[in-house]
Amino acid sequence: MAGQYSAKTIEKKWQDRWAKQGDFQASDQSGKEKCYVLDMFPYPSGDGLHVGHVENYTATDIYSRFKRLQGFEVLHPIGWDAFGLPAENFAIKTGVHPDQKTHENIANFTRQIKSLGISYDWSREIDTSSPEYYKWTQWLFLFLYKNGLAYRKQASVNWCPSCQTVLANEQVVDGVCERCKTEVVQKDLKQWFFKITDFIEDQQFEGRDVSGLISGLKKIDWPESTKKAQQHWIGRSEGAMVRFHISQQPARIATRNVAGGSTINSQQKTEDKQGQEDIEVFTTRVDTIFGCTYVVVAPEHPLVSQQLTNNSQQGISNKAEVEKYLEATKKKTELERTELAKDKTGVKLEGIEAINPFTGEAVPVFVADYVLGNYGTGAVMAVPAHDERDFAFAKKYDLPIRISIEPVTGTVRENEEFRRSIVAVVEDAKTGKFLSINWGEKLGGNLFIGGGLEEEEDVIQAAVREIEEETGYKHVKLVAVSEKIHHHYFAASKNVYRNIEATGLHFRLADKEKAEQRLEADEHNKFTVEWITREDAFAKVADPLHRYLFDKFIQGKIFAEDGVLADSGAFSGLASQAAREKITQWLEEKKLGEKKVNYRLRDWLVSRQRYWGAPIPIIYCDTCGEQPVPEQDLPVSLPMDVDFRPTGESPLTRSESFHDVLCPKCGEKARRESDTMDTFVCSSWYYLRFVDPKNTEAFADPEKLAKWLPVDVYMGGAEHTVLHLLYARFFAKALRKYGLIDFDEPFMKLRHQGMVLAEDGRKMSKSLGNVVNPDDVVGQFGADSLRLYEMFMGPLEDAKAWKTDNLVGPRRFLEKVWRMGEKVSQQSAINRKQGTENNALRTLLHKTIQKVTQDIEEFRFNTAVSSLMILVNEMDRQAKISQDDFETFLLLLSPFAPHIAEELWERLGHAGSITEGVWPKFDPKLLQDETVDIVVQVNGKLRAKIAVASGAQQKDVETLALQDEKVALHIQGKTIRKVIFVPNRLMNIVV
RNA sequence: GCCGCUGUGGUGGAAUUGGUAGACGCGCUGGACUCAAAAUCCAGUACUGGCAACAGUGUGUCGGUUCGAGUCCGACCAGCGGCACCA
Repeated sequence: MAGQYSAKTIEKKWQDRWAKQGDFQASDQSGKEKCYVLDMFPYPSGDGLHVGHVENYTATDIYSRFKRLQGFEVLHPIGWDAFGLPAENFAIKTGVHPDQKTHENIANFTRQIKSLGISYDWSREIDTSSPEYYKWTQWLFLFLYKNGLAYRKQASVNWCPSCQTVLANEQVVDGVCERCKTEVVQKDLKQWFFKITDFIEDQQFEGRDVSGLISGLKKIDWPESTKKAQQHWIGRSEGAMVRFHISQQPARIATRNVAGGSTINSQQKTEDKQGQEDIEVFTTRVDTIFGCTYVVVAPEHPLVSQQLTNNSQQGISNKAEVEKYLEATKKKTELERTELAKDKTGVKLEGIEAINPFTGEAVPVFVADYVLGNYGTGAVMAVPAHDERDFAFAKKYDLPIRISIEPVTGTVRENEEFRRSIVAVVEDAKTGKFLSINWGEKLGGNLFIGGGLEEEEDVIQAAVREIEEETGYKHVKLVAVSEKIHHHYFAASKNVYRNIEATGLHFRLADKEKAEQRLEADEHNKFTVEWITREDAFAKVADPLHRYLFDKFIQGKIFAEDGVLADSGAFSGLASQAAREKITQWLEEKKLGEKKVNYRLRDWLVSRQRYWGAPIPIIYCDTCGEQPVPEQDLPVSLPMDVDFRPTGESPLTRSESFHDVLCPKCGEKARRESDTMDTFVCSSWYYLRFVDPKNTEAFADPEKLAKWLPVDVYMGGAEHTVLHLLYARFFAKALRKYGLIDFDEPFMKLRHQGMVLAEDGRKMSKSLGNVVNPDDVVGQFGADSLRLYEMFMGPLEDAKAWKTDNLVGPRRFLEKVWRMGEKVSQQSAINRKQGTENNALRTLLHKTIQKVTQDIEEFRFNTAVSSLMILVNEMDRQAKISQDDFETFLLLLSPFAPHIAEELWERLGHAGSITEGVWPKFDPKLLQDETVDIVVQVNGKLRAKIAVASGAQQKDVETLALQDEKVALHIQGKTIRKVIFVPNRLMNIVV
């Protein structure tokens, strides 16, 4: 045989032959063990296949081909996520119907994928935009509806003014539409939702266990980052719900003498309650409740509208102002609400107050849009000292800041008297300008001021001088000494410590008397000292001082971690964790609140006011109300002759034949739901359809579902970390709950391929003109080279920059393989059928089998390719190449470069396809080299390498090592203290 | 801010999980073949000093553990990705 390696010719030849033999059809009847290998099916965009797709599809194709050779019945299907906005937008621009455009794109994708030699089972191809498919999407909608998992409600939703449709929360990125980057606004609409929140926690139903969206993550092999992202998206928070009574009394003086849980009785609270509603707040930090100085409700909170419509004498007195604020809030786009996060705005509800159930204190109530209406209760207790957002708001509106948690520091430990500290603030007596803060501890009746107990007397003098010199102030005044203040001070310890260290203003006094004496005696002293008791300090200077300290040092950063409670009545001294439990317990006893779990995850909004999607199978009748379309009437077909320009309502509204129907219940005139479903609904269950794509009686036959599912290996881009994967899991759990499938996690092993970037390291994009078209690469180098190159680029999950120049490596490798193939087939028949007699080569061959097998199993294709190259380089050095060995190599190569492997396999005389071959096995006995190089180190430094028989004993190696010149040189004149020996690897002589 | 990840030659990246740092590929240098070129093959290619043998240095920085650290621990620096007013 002769001829050069022509990728073009042989790739066409084998692709045709694979198609002729019926592709890689998975048999439902096979007795072999099954393996379901799935790619995230593509949206058939007009841009065609991306080299990133190629990486994804090649990886799973290698795995599929590998598993088939290992004797598995492999299901490796492909389909099209064909509904969606781009086709519709294209249609609006060009007038080409989405259906037509989509099918053109599918044809192009199919051609491109086939040109890569991906071993899909094309007989199972599905298209979510076909009525045969979306009939079952609609059926599943009805399934959810009938089980109370799909419902319709009026809701403030994300609206994209450009796409003219609603977006799911997940589709709003940084306040703009994920697709067109238009700022998203809020709009009130009646919309369909799926109750995904019903499946967050584990449940049992009719004897079936259904793992929740949280705990289910534990039993699947997914990237840790993806699991974390899902957990974060679900956002489970344990906390407490607390009821604050509303008082309609005019503002009162705060009463702090009731602080402490046990001192409040329900009697007293009844008196506080002035016959009005409660505000329920949710908090994860109920331990900070003694620091609550106001309450905030979201603009959407019912209390607000109730207060505005309330015509009685009581209630809020600044309705106009509040209404104005609500108006302004509504006009804000999502982006503005996000971007202006730091500048918090709000309005006080004048005339009402909330009663802190623990302090009995009446605190003001604000309405502010930094509180979300759709999370928790839509109301929060604000603790500015321990929450950054509350702090920012409090600073802006000049609200009191009260510390109720102290950090556990070196000097303040749990179980220790910690409220002994004092703080002193030093100002210039004349100007009142701040000079320094000093802190210390009061121990055994002695009063210390200073940075610690170690400072010597001269430190204070130095400090005083320093103040003088650095500031030029002549008169300095110690403004305040207060245990109370110290708490605030400690609350910001990290920052303040640094500050103190930086200024070096440390000094120390033994006690009050001594302190005064010393200050008097010190000629440098310019201080006047005012000693204040704790109570006085608090009463006189606490609040202004707190703010002063915060402004000076903390600059918006506050202590928001767990610590030890302070000034929290009976709970003082408890650690945060214990305090949360005790306080919650107290609330439950007094019926003022309870333990509560909240989630970030909201129900899934599936209505879309667009044309190119699956119609929602619901009919609205004036007499019978909302009616599901009877199953036998499915599918509700998408009409093809519709004006699909967006107007804000679904284009389907304008199709009378579609829109005007008879009520399935009473037969009177009724209207069809004109919204379509989010395309994510279609893609949430497609993996189920592949097991039985042509079924007209059910979404899939239960037996086939049982045979093939769950998916063993699933692969796709990391951009689907939350949306698609979460929705698909929800569908599986819902179907599992009602017994339609027998698993609750659909994808057992998930891997993401990294992004393939352009040569310039940026994202490939049309506008940058740096897109690499796989067609061009296949034309220039061939599909096998492209496949090999993409696998060889680096770890699958890493982002990698494309480099066309580097394709010559894999291409040269294949040419070398080709030449070896010629060499093997030209050898005399005698040489053909026997393994190599070269022991070293045989060991390498078996090592390669092992390495490639393991690497494919672990998706480490880059190192698998490299080990194939090493084997070829070594075989190429041989005068004669055993045909057996070469065939073994071809089998190893065939998943990576199937066309050339097939061609050479055939040329070596095989009648059948290499895909019918058997994956080689390695012999563990042959993995060990006969001789090994042992590294000899002296004190950990490499000094020699000696070749010894594999398995050599320490004694023998040591003898050889000591004979080595270089080793001898380095141990000369020294005594050997220790010898470390790692068999077959290393010897370290320590001298 | 929170979560996750990464940092190794000119370059993409290897390194059996604590045991020869730089496999394999690209590029580069020199050579063979050729009238010449392409292709192919051979040799070399971390840095510094040296003609060399060789010595020293070296995996973002600083420190630690160890006979031995790219790998483990601590602190920091730089970059990437995701989430972000979720109380």
